[in-house]
Amino acid sequence: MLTFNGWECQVELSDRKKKILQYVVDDYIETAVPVSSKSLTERHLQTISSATIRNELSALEELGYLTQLHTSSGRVPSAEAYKLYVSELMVKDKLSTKELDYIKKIFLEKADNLEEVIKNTAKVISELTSYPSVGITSRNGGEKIENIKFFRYRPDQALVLIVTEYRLLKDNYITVPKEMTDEQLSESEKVLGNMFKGRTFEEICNLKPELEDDFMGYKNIFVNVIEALKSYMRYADSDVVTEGEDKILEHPEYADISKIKNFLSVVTSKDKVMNLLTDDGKDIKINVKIGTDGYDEIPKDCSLVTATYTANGNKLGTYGVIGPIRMDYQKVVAVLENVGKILESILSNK
Amino acid sequence: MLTFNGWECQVELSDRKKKILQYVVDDYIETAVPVSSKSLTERHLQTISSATIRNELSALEELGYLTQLHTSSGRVPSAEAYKLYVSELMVKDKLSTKELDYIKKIFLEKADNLEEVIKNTAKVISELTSYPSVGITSRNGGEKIENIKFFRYRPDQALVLIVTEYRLLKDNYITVPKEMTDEQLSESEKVLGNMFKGRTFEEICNLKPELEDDFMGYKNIFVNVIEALKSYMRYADSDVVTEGEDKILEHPEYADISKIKNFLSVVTSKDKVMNLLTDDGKDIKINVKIGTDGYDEIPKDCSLVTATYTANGNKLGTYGVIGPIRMDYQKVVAVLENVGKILESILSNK
DNA sequence: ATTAGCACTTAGAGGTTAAGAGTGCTAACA
DNA sequence: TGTTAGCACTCTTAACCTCTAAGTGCTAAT
Repeated sequence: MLTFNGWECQVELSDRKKKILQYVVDDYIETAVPVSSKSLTERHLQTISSATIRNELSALEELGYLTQLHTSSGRVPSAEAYKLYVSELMVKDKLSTKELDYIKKIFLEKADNLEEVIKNTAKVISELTSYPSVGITSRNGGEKIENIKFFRYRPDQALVLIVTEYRLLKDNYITVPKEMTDEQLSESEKVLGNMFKGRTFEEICNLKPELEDDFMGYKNIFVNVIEALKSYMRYADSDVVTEGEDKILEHPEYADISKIKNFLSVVTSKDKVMNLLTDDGKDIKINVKIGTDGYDEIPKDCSLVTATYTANGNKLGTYGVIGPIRMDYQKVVAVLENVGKILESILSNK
Repeated sequence: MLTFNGWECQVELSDRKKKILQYVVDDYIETAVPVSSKSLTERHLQTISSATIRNELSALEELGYLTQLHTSSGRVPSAEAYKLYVSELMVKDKLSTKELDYIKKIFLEKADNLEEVIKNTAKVISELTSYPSVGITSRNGGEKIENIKFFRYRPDQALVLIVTEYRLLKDNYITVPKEMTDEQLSESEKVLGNMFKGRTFEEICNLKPELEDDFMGYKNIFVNVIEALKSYMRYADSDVVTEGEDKILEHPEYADISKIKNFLSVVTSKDKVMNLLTDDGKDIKINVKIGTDGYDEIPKDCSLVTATYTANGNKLGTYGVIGPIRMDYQKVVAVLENVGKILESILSNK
């Protein structure tokens, strides 16, 4: 279910060490203050002494799960510790009925058109987690086309409307020869409609004009439409959504302007957000990436939790939350899972 | 040409005072450091002594144009000073040919559809000024409708496409009775098309169904379309664009997290941005609002410079730059004016 | 294996000082 | 009367010191 960049970190820790590590991460996520042996005994482990815990902490540090800012400070979890926490230690959170009702309300209110749904998704995620959220709708080739329509709004320009199994696309344009009559255009619409119906984007983009013999003289229109579709598949810029960028400032690790700058420069750049969300693996449901390991776009000391939503095997989109490594993973994973369920049910019914 | 919230501030300042005030604002905008009498003599006024300038500065402070942070600091311009600066003192800036070419290039590259133009406008403004930019496209009632089309993409849902003299609107939806045939729908399209053609949004929204007798039985569709149009006129949320939010961090006055927070909470809220940009006066070309006087949405110590672009008397949109009071007004005004010229020429040709 | 006790380390808060920048004022000057 | 040199005064800022509180590591006893 949960994977980290492909590889699972194998661990051999005593149950007590795991428990202690869990408490350290829990507490650190909650308080943002390095966790001391004393606070652990007081809050969670009254039966053992702080000295014992100190030994364990020391061992966990040796193993690379904890670090100290200086010799006399408490311990802070390392990136490794967070990974282990999310995959094994963390107790799964449940959303309150209030929160669930909120999600349902928002989605049922405005499920009319896809733009609204996309925006709402990002908004809901950001609201509930109190982290900035990012999202893209996928333009994957597996979606089947149901219908296609041209709307000529200027003598030489037409809007291409495409209905697929999940959505209505209305941002593609083609040039139309000025001398073409409206009748000819609507005939070409029919010809291409028949050709495209039931086929996926991928299949259509790979059609060889020379192999098809039923163009009825509308080959130039066909070529233009294919061009439009190809460029639609290439650029997904317009489908990038970000919400709640300002929420990052509420977290104490962003007390430093240069960090905020760094962070915002990623989140406000559609290109970078897109890169972040598109290189996801295939069938991964929830995915946790931590800034330290090789993701250029994620600022160091940042963490990205994403969920990919599918309907009938087609990737519909990827949404996620980006924030400090010290992130409330319990909440974030719970929100993403629940939003995912509702989103998938809405989109599958279309 | 330049107005401040309606009223001009009348001033009686000696030429020398004006010159000195101009230098103070110039220098403060450039350096962000309180301006001292010594630096003024050295940089601009070698012929008079610093003591003389001190007297003048003292007088300007008395008049409310300058303030001191503490007894032994240099002077900082007041909001009044900035207003005077923009309206009278400031030397108008010219953009370099490089910058002008950049603007032209961006707009000519992708002038296909309005969404692109809107985004590009905000982007160009933000890039060239290095402040965050905000923009809305106006939904004013004076625009004439040229054509209307329905596209039924689900049995009970249709997309309403509207061509106006300036743009193509494609974000309105109506419900269609399931039992209505496609032929009936396209007939209703023709009927309504004839009714709407040449009329403005305003006129159409005020049409009384009972006064028209040529509905040919499509009154329910008519009512739905009117509803869609009205709600389109009401909510302009989706047309709000912001770009370069992160640029605010480059300015030293935003060294304080709480200020950034305050600022971002405005700029990331579409509602607030819309409010900011819609209460503009009627025929104002370039407009400067300074946070201190009664604009709730503008954070104190912020300044908003906007330009409203029109074509044939119709307000097409308002774009602007939001930043610290200590803003490079010369650059900002120059950029807004130039972008405006190009934008208006593009949109008028449509 | 656990734990009490203690020495050791470090960050951070508070206080003091000295330097530097800038003003306001006064008295002299053109 | 407007300008200017000179000087006392004010205020900020950085540097330095000191002290405290928090937390650890280690040792020796249980």
